[in-house]
Amino acid sequence: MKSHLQALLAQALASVSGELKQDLSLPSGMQIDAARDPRHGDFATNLALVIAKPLGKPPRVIAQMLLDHMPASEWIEKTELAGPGFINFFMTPAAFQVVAADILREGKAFGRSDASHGKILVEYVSANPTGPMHVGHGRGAAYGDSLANILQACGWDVHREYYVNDAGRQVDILTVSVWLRYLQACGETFDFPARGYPSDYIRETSDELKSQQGDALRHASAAVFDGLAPERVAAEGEDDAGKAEAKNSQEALLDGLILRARSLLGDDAYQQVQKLALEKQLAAIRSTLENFGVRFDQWYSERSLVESGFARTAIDRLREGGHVFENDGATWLRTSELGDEKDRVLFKADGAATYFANDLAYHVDKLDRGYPLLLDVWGADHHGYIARVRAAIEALTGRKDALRVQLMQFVTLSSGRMGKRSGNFVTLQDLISEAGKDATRFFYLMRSHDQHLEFDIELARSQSNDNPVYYVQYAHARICSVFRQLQERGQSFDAASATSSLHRLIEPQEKHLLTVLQRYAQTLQASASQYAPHLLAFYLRDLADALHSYYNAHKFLVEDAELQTARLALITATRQVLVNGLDLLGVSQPESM
RNA sequence: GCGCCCGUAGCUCAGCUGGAUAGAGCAUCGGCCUUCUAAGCCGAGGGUCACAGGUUCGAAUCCUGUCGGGCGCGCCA
Repeated sequence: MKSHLQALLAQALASVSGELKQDLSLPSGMQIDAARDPRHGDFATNLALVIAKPLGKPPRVIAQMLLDHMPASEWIEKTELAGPGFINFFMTPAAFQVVAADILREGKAFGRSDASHGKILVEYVSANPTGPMHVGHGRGAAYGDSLANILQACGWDVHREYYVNDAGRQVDILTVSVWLRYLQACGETFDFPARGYPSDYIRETSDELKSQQGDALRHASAAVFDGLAPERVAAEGEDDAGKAEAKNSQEALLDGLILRARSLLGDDAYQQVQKLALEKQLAAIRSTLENFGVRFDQWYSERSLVESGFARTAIDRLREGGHVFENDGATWLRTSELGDEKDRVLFKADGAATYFANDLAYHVDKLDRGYPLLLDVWGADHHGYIARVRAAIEALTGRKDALRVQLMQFVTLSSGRMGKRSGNFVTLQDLISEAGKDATRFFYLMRSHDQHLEFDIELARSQSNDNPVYYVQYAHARICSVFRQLQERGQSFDAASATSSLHRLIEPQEKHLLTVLQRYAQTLQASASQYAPHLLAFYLRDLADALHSYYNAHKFLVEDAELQTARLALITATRQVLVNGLDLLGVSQPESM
């Protein structure tokens, strides 16, 4: 409908430019918006206001000229000049009714775009496989998965990827933590290091290790800790320097234990423990994501990147480009020349690659695999990291715009009592188990990703009707219920022949519902282009609202056969759009509730 | 100190590529079930869009500054 109006305005503008002997085209700042106030008609445009200044004429004068040259249209009931120079359009009922026919005809395809935007690689979650996912990861998962769906629906060739950080020191810490727990299970006694991973999920793995290996990997605790400096715990109220020193002593102990584990166990056994630990953590993550309806085309292993030698190869390419230099025994990338605030280390003085070096190679690999556009979903705490990755990509490709990063702002837990101490309800899996996949996903998606999110645990736990997902799902269930009634009455509905009855849809609630349905395609487009799934979530709530109001105001199963057909066509169309939209958000559509 | 995000109703949040009288849910108050599911509908009250300037026909939206909150500034990942 908007494009129709736009075409009419373009024609009118062409006539006006002829009259003024000026070459005019529709300016980019022009908008055609649905009017908020029904007294302003159905749509309004600011065209005259936008072009008034360059023309040096009052907006109202321009608007009147445009109105005088506006071609007639069967969809326009009347137009009017309003306010400072708006042009208001009042549409005929037929202009709204056609959307119902469009939806019935296109079905699942309605709202999707057959445009071809090309390939895009969306990376999201990528949580470290060193522990269970928490509510913060859940936000990135819901966002990334839904956004990928939306981009796909809008004509992007989407590849979904999870970067598995299965290399580096944190994995060694995980390995050592499991081994130490195993030793305790064997009967060794010692204080567990403060900065190891002490939680229950480690014990599960160490128990499995014990049942697999018995005492085969056991070493006396005296030998394990022999010669290692004991760690120090910061005292209450100690100053920052003291705390830092305590932390350093704890990290040093871990490093010592990693070396000790390697030497006591030998490489093979150490790798065996590590493999088990990683597999267990990754399996837990996969299972949680599966329960959350989140899928990936590929799980990309950092370790494979290192072992294949590509991590080095990628850096060599940068070196050839002259972006790499040596200093203080370390190898650096000159990112400061490409927008970063300072240069970054690629290889530490001990020769080990930094996380950045591998991550950089990973991004190079993504580009090499033929994805011109990389969309990364990161936690907001990584914002300082964007400049260096982008700088590195630019150094290699000359392109600044290949990487787009969407930052997820923090999730905080509300309802006061949910402190760290009561932490039996902070993992994503617990949340899904208690609140359900649908409610959890919708809850995340009801907020803009660049807004801090306060997660009301009590609300989610209670499965209360306050959760807006039920409101939307209920609209779907209600429509299904109407058709069950229809069947019980021995009647049927034929969508194909319903189109000719649509002229009967003249009630205010019907017009409103049609208006909302008509907005779906553009909402989907905006959701994709702004990387903003929440727009779709809000839209679906509006659609459900329009349906519920309609439901309460009018009966659908009525004596008048043609009217009944028209109304059933309208709610069938509504159900279709609910299904299409909820599918993209990964929320199910129950037929009864 | 520097950088990024944010500040909208009692609470949680939309609206932010500038448009007409700033919206929703929850909470509060008042109505609606002998008729397709009341997980619903209809209505009422509730605002200095943090504050101060600026840009212009027009600012919650753009610019500058101030205040307040979060996060980041490793040869960590």
